[in-house]
Amino acid sequence: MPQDFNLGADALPKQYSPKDAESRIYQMWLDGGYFHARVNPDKKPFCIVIPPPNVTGQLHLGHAFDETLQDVLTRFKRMQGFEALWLPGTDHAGIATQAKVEEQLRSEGTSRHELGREKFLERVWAWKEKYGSKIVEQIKKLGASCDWERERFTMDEGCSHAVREVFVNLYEKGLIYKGSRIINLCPKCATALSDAEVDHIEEDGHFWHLRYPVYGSGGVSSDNATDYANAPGAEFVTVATTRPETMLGDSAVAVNPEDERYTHLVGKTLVLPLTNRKIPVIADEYVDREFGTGCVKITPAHDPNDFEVGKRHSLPEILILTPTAVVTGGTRYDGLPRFDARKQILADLEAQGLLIKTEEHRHAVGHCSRCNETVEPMVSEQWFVKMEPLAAKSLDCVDNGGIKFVPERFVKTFDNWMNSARDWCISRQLWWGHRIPAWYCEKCGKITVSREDPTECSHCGSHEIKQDEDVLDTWFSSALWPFSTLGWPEKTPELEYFYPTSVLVTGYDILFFWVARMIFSGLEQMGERPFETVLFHGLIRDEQGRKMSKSLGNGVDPLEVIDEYGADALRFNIITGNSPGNDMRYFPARCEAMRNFANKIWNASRFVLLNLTVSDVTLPPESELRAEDKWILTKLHDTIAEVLTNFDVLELGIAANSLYDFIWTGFCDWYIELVKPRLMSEDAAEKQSCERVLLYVLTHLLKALHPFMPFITEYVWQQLPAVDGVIMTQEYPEADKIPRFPEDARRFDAVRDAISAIRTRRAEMNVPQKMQPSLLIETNSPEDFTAGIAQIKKLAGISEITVSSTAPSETAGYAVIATAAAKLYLPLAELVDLAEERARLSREIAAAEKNLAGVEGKLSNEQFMSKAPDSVVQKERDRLAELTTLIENLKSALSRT
RNA sequence: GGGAGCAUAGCUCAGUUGGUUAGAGCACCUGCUUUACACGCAGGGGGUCACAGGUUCGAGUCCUGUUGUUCCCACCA
Repeated sequence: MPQDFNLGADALPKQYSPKDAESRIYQMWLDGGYFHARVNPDKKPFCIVIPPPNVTGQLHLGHAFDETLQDVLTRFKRMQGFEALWLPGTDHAGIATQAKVEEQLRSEGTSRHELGREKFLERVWAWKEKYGSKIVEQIKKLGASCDWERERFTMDEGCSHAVREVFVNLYEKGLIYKGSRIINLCPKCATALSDAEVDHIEEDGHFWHLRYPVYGSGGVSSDNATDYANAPGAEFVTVATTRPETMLGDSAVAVNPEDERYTHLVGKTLVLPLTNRKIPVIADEYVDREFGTGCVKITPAHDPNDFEVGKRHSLPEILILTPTAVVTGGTRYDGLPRFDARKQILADLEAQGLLIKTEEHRHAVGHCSRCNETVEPMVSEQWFVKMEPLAAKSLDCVDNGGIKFVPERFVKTFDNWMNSARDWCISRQLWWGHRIPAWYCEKCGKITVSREDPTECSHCGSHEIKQDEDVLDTWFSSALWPFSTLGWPEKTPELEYFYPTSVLVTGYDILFFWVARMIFSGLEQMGERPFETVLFHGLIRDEQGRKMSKSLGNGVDPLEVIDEYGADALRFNIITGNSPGNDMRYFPARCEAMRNFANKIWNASRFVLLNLTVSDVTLPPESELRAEDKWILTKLHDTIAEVLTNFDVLELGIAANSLYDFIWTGFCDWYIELVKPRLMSEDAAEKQSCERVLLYVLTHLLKALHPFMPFITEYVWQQLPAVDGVIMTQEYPEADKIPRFPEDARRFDAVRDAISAIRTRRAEMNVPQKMQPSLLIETNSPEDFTAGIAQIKKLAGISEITVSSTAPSETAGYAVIATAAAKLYLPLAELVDLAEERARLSREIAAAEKNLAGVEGKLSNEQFMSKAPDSVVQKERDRLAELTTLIENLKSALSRT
C-alpha cells in the first residue's frame, strides 16, 4: 500500500478535496496494473467494449454518462471475482475527422486535392496522433478502469485486417455487391451516405405545378414545348413537384391506371419543356390519384420511387447533377448549382407559360446528419451490403431473447428497423478510412476483390488493375468492434475467452448505426451474438430539457465539473435518479448535492478513524452486539441485497440510491449518533465492540459504493488500518455473509420511534436544547427501552429516564406522547398547554382510528382474507395490533390530560 | 402515415413482479457553536399520482379510451 495516502488520523482535514486525491489515486491504480485483464480459466470472464468515441473528439456529458455506466458495471463485476475486461479504443470517424483536417488545410490556403491522397492521409494521421490521446486522457479523469494495454483504434492494423476479411468474406458470399442504386448524396461532403445518415426534417417548401404539352395536340406538330403554350387546342398534363430542377432528368409522366381522367393519355408522348425531349405517359399503380394532380413526373435518376417506376417501365436514367449538386447533362443549365438552377428553371417555365401554380407545401427533406446540408437522392455506382439475409438472422436472435435489450421496449424499435432496412450503402467518396479492397481491370473491366493486394486481375491476368478510390463507411469497421478488438480474424485466446462480450452500454440514438450492425456482423462472422445484453441509456439534456449542442452553447464540460466537484460527484449525479433508456436533465445543483454526499462519507470515515483503537474488521461475537448494532447490520444486509438485485437488472440508479440512503440516513444520521455514548464510555470492551461494528459497516459500505464512487472509497480505504491492497480488488459484499437480526431490529424501532417522537414534540413546543427534562416511559416491553437509555438521553436531550409498566401518579405539567410501544411523559411544566395537548391527542386519535378502520375493513373482507398472500395478511394483522395499542395509549393519555 | 416514450410535491425525477400512511434531491419554513461533517444536525409544510372508464379483495403500478407532450422511423411526387 502506498504510504503517502495514509495521512494519519490527526491529519484528516474536515473537507474532502477530490482534486488532490483523484489523479494520484488513478495513477496508483495504473501503476498497480489493476485494470489489466488476462485470459484466466479460473475465473469467469466479463467483458465490455467501449463505444469508441471519435478519435479527435472532445469529452462531453454524453460520454461521461456512457462511460460511467460501463465503469460501474466493470468495477462491480471485477470485485465480484470476474475477470473483468473493459476494452477501450477510438473510432477514426471518417467524415468528421476528414472534415476537420480539410478545414485546417483551407485555413492554410490549400486543399486535399492539391495535396494528393498520400500526403493528405499523412496529415490526418499526424492529426490523429496529436489529438487522439486527448479524449483518452479525459476518459481517465472520470476514473474509468479501462484496460489501457488493450486500447484499440478502428484503423489500426488488427481492425483493418478484420475489415478486409469481412469485406472479402461478404463479397464472396454475395452479401456485398457493387451496383447502381439510388443513394443519398451530400453535396457538401461530396460523398454517398447510408439511409441512417440522413435526417428527415420538416420544412416549408413549395409545390410547383408544371404543364407538359402532349405531343401533337391542338394541331401543333412542333418539337418545341413553347409552341404549345398558347395554342388554343393544345393538351397538357400538369405535374406537381417540390424539386422542379429534376425535370431536366424526367423520362416519363405516370398516372394511376385506374384514373379515368387520364386513361386516354396513357401511351401518348409529351414534350418535356426546356429540353424538348419526348417522354411517354405511363400507367403505374404507384401513383396516388388523390395526391397533387394525379400526374407524377418520373425522374428515375433522382428519386427512389421514380427509380423503381423506371425499372418497371425500362425508362432511361438521366443523371442531371454532379456529386456536388451542380447541373450537368448537356442543357443550358449546366454548371449551375442546384438551387440556382431551380430559380432559373422556374423563371423560364413561367416565362413560357408552363408554370401555372405555386403552392406552399410543408414536407420532410433529407439532411446530412453530419453537416446538415440538404441531401440529393441520385443514382450512383456504389457498394452495398445486402441486408435481407443478415436482418433475418438478427431478428431471429433478438426476438428469441438471444440478446437481451434493457429496457426491453427497444426490441420493437430494432424489429421495425430491421424489417424495413434497405441495402446498406457502404462506399464513401472520402480518403480517410478503410479503402475498399476492390480492383478494376483496365482490360476486361472485371472486379478483383482480395484479402491480399492483388498484382493482377483474377479474371484475365492483366496487370493493369486499379484499386477502387472509395473508402468504407466508418460504421463498417465499428460493426466489427466486439470481435476485431479481441484479435479476430486470428483465433486468439482473448477472443475465445471474452467473446461474446457481456454487456454493451450505449445510447439509444445509435441503435441503428451501431448496435444493429454489430449484431448482424457478429452473427455472420462469429456465428454468435456479439454481446449477451445491451443496456441502452438516454441523452443528457440541459436544465431546460434541450439537447446539448454547440450551436446553443449549452454544453457542459465534464472536465470543469470534475474540477469543481470531483469525478465521484459527477458520476453519482449521472447514475442516481436515472433509469435505463430514459433521457435525463443535467442539474449542476445535483453535483453539489453529490459532492456533499462524498464529503459526508469522508467525515463519517473521519469520525470512525478518530475514535478507532482497534484494527479488527471482523464483527465481535453476537453476545457483544447491542440492539443498535443488530439494527444497523440488518439494515446493511438488506441494503446490500437490494443493491445486488438491482445490479442484476441493470437498475444502477436504484442501487446507487439505496446506498445513498443507507449511508446518509442509516449509518450517519442514526447509527453513528446512537453509538456515541458507547464510544465515550469508560468501559473498554463496550467501546471496542462498538468500534468493530463501526469498522465492519464502514468497510462494507465503502466496498459496496466503490463501483459508483471509486475515488473517495479508495482514498478512505487507504486511511484504514490493517487493510490490504486497494479497494478496487476487494470482494464485493455479499448479503448472505452479513448477519441479520430482523426481530431485534424491529424491537429497536421502539427506541428510534421514541427519539423521533420526543424530538418532534420538543420542536413543536419550542423546548430549547439546553432544557433537558427527565422522561418517564410507560411500556409493556421495558427491556426494549432499557437497552436504549443512553441513546435516548443523548439523541432526544433527556437528563434522566425511568422505565415503568405503570403510569406516573401525577401527570399535571407533563407532555404525554404516545407511540405504538409506549407512553412517554415529559415534565415540561409551564411549557405545557393542557388545551393544546388535548386537541393534539384528539387529532392523533382521529387519524389513527381512520387508519384502523381501513385495516379492519381489509381484515374483515373475506375476499381479501382468502385471496391475498399470507405475508400481506400478516402485515395487516401487525398493523392492526400496532394501531390498537397506539390508540389505547393515546386515549389513556388523553384521559389523564 | 407507422412506432415508442412520458404525464407523480414549487422544480427535476425514483417508485423493480399490483400489497401498509406514495419517496429522494433541490427549493421553502422553524430551531440548533449537539466534542465527524454548516458541503452539517433536528423538526416541518407541500401530492384528488393528467382525465374517464375497466379488471382485481386491493391500482401510481395492469387493460381500454381521451387529452397534452417528447422522440424515432417513413419514398406521397
